[in-house]
Amino acid sequence: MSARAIPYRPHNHDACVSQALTDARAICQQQNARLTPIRERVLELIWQSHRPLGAYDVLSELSSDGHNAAPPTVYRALDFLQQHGLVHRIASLNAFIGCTHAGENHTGMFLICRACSNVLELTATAVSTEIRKAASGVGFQAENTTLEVSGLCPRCQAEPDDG
Amino acid sequence: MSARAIPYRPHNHDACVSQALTDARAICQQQNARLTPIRERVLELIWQSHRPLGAYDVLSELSSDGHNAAPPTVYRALDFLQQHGLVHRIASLNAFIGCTHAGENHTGMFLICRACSNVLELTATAVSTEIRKAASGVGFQAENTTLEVSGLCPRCQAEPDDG
DNA sequence: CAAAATTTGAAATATTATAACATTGGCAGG
DNA sequence: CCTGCCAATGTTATAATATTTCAAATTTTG
Repeated sequence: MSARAIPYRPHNHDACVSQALTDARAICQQQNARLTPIRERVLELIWQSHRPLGAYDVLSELSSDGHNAAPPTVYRALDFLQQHGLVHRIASLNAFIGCTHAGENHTGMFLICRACSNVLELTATAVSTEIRKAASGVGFQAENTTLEVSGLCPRCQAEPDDG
Repeated sequence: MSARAIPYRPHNHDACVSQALTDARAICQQQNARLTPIRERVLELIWQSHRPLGAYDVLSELSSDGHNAAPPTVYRALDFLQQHGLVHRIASLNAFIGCTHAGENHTGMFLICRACSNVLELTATAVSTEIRKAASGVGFQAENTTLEVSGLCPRCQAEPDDG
């Protein structure tokens, strides 16, 4: 299945980025949403790795671009991208990561490596089902789930000191 | 089972608080940890409702007490309480809530009502099992799980405008 | 083109959290 | 009983994250 665990394996990351941008353009067009230059640039920056990036990290990258942006610029772009399912916010880190299931209907489950910081996003149907079951068992109507698991990725289990 | 869904039902909340404090004293004694007056007071404040409380809310309550505290005082107390399993931090809200399973070995799942803000903590074995399974399926060694579900509690599903 | 709506700029400020160092208070060993 | 240590707390300052507000520019629509 999705068991390739891509972020943890060497890969041509440029391909990830350009794929993400291509997908984003298509999705925004479909949804009649405007992927403006700033928004696209922020998405690209978020995708520069499989590690979550803080809003202020994005901000300083924009500054390096020569773009003299203020925090609201970044937060607005991130809001837009979240709204359209292109990035996720990792609540336990106050940081953002590109969505690897953009366009698909999914509930993200994030595996965050505490050693190398890489994040793998999974869609785990069985997990969602059990969560929904547990919630409705007490009469709770679930709308939104935050599921973030920290631990050690396969790579870092093997070699505990480098990323 | 635990399907009483206490926070959502009228109950004698003073009993919750004094039970929590009693349990906390026992647990700290067992663990040779010092439940100092500040720590106990912070725990009591956190327990004043089943709604999560921000660190700065705790701070201003302490000020009302006449205790002229600074942020580190509160954060230190909260750290201590978390460490000993007496409170949980709700990452999606940057707020803290009393643990209703203190002393028990558990993985919290939090059901957060977006209307009345009450939080129910569940221990859902089936959920934990599936999470663990999904993680190990991609070779990830899970250590810590953040699971927060927002939605509508039973009470607020019935009467959507009051808490 | 003009009006309306969306997007971005800019300044200020709110909110959450930590760093660094000084002080206090209990307690163990001499 | 003192003394030196250690944990806890006090205190000041600051870091990191996020939002409010209003103005200007740009795009879309009629």
